[in-house]
Amino acid sequence: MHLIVTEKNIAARRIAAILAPKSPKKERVSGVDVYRYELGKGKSRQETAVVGLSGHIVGIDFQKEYNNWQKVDARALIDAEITTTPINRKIVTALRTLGKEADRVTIATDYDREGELIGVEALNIIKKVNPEVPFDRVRYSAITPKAIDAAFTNPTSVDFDLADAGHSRQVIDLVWGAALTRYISLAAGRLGKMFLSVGRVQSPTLSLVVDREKERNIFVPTPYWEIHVELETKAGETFSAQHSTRRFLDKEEATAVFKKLGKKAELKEIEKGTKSDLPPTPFNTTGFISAANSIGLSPANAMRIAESLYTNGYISYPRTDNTVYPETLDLRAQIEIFTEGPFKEFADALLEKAELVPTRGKKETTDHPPIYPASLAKESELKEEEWKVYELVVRRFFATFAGPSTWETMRLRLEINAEEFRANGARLLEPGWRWYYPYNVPEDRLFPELSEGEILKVIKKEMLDKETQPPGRYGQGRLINIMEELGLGTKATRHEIISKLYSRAYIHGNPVQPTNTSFAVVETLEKYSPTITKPDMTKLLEENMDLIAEGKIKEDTVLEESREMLQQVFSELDKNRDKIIESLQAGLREDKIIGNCSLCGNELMIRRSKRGSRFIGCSNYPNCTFSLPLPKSGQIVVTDKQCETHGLHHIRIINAGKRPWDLGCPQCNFIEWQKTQKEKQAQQPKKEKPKTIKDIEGVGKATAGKLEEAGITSVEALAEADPIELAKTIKTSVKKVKTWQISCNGGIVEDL
DNA sequence: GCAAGGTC
Repeated sequence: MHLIVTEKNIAARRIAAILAPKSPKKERVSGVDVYRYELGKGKSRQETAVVGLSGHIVGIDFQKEYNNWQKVDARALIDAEITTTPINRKIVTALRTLGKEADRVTIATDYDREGELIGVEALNIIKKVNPEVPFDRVRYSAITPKAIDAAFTNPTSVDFDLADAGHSRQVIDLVWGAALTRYISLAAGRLGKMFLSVGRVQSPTLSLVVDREKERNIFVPTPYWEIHVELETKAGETFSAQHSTRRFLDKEEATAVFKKLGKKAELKEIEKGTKSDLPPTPFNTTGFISAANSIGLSPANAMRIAESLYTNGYISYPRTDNTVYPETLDLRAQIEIFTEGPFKEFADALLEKAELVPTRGKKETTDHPPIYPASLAKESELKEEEWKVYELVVRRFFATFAGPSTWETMRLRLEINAEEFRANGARLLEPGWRWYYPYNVPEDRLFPELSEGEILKVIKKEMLDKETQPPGRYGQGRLINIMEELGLGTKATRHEIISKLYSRAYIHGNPVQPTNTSFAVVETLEKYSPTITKPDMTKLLEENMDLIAEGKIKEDTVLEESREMLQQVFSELDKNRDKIIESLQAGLREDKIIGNCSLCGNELMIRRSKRGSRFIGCSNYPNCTFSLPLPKSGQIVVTDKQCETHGLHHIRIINAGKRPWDLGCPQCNFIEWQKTQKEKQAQQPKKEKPKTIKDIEGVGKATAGKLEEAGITSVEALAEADPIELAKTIKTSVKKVKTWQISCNGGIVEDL
């Protein structure tokens, strides 16, 4: 049997359909889809089975003994043995079963570095059960009959050097990431769910966000002034113009000019011109994400939707770097799909063209074609956001074949008492591609009918006080674009890296804002392990991977060098351990400050009770016992937004895989909660106030005895006792005492 | 419980 292995199930299904003389039979081998067909007859009969993987089916990790963060020193991970283990048991089992049967294997994974490694991983599993089996490799850039037939008639050989290059990346990422994550987390005392992660891609990305925030913090705004006038023609039409000194840095100068302005403006010059903007290039993942982001979808959401459109056959594969349609793609046929349905008029218009010449982007790769619509969808069969994304992909695809959009521009030069004013206008002449792709269209700025030398009436003049703004925070789409420019991450991982920074509570909000913890982590790493915070680490890695792929250097040599570098980093870290602990913990402390206590004015902080539950407490404790509750689970992020009533910072709760919960001001939130509790109680029949201590729910004989020893003999005395002191004296929890006190009060929760 | 890269 001839076994063909692809990177994913969908590729297996489509390749089998192309190669099989009649439709292939779908079978299941240990729960995995396998497509079988036969070529030829009699003696020359050749059975074929095509199976799809699910990306990497094995992964690398340290051995179990290294799992204990407290017992195993971070540095020990650098030279620890690394093992390869299955991460997808079902597929590994299926490969073993099929591998035994095979008399020939063809690796048909994606045509890129990771694809080569994934293919070798599969090959290694097959060779364990069938060591002598011959194998080859096919490379294709699109799954079309033409491309697949061509690839399979000219198979090549597996590139083990390229796979080694990919493997070196895995090892370096694991060793650096795991060792530094463990070191920083231990130094900060953040273990368990709260660990502080470090990585080749995430740390430089986080550092971009932190650097931008630092620029904003040191930014000193400079005041400036603008002068605008509103003008009126004889016919009574109005438009506005601005002084040709756009920004006056000197207020006196601006005021002098402003005072000079009279009631008449002379139109000195009208300059007409045309400009055109070129149609956009085909969508790759980054281009798609940023377009989706500009219509209000987060990168993670846009990718999730694209993924589902792809699995349902509406759009092509959404993870691609390519911005050039491959020759094998029949573009005309793809447009003809839309000659019915809601995009009919657009498709018809394109098909009228004698020649379809698409735009080309800068990146041309072999892995997959750019994203294009694969089939016709009905609006009714998609969810609202899915339709939004689908329509975006369809319109973008159309736009890449359309002509430029042209504008008529008009620039006016005016004079008011010898002061020069200017006004710019533009009118869309020919919509071109913008008709197909009507997103983010600049508006027409039109002037009334005007002629040179015309005198206009100044009906309003104003001088505006303004100040220069700090550089803006990055939006998620912008961040993904910068990551691509810097070579950080891949098309499939960039949005995941950003999601990771959110779920680790390193960043919050949109545009993206770092927490104080991030400042502390980035500063520590920049000082003692600068390599990991810079895109250069990825660049160096890419260079080394190229050398490995070209056979100029061995993988082991690269790994050895990398480990040596990390040893040096750890020497620095160990030398400065005390300083690192101090600065990390100072940063972490700042993220715990909520504001000032309304009772005593000291700092309110996020604290932990002895039993581990979190609450907001006063730093003046035990002198001040003010406290507010916090949710049991989720990461707590203190945002920079403050409550107008209480002055406390708003709080956001982050749970992995869930939407963040904006709790708002913790004091307002608690007051609200009390209100609803009271309403609930009001609806319930009121409980009678207990008469003696023993009547209180949860107080037995033994407790009553202890309370008596502590001098509490009546219900009233218990209600008024200090819960913290009392809890200490009778050795119970504060929470218990407080519930008794609520019972003393007939079940009513006291106000703050 | 640690990374980043595949895929779903």
